[in-house]
Amino acid sequence: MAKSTTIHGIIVRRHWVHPSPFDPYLPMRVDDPLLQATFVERPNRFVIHARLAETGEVVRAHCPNPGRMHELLLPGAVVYLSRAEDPRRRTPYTLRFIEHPQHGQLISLNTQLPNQLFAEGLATGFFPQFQGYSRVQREVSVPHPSANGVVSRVDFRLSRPDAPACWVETKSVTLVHEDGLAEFPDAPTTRGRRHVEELAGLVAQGDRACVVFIVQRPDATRLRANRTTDPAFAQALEQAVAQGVEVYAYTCRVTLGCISLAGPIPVETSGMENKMEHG
DNA sequence: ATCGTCATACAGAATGCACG
DNA sequence: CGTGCATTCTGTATGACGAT
Repeated sequence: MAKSTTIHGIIVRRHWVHPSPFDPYLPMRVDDPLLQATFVERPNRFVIHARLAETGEVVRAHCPNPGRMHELLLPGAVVYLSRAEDPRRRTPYTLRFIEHPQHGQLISLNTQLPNQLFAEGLATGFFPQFQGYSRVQREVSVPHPSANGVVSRVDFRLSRPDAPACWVETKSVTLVHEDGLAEFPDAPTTRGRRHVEELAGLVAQGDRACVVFIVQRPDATRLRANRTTDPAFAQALEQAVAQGVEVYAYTCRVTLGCISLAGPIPVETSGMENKMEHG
């Protein structure tokens, strides 16, 4: 445990920087040295090949984002890799950032970062709607309401003695259109659909449940479900909202050295008021 | 009895592809 | 068009084990 501390039950890694009164937002420092490279190809969803700027060598890198990212992963796109520390890994590098092919905006690609950003936001009181919970559990297993024996995990369960539990599922978003519209998902996700159905089931049990979309770039002005790519997810989300699941979305500030939660953006759900707008 | 460390197992991460 | 399989890595839980 020498490498981490605990705040409200949340393990906070040492490289996280806690906000001071001078920090208007929550910075998550990227300490690893980054290497600039250009994207070459993606042989499978977990691996990319990229050409290091410094040496011209083409290297294998782990892709920590299984989404399609068609509009980003164009040959020649500037990417930033970190060197893997674990010598057993088959990929000696990890893809961390990509520059937008058109306007150069830096985009963070690690789908696990939103979970960490949310955890730190919780621990430091960034979210007014999630304050007052004394206990935080992560990756809590729940049975799917309409499936035999299928169990999945919800990212966070917040609780306190005198109130219903609050379940939170975070979702990583990287797809943002030129007009600022962010869409989730970038590829059909039956798992994501199952998650929102489960959240609706938890609301039916009397608990509170929320989806928190974290857009890992600053240029989104609003978010909605990607009806074109995944109509089933879009419908499941609509229904979940109708059943009382709360939906929130946040953008991030992204630099090569620091990723931080920026601010909330509205979530558009057709024909229904998002709970967030109530208060 | 409790704790830390370690190994292991498992689900999950915004899939993609071959195959029938 | 659905099914099944393969791809790489990580966070968490769990249990064994030895030390305290």
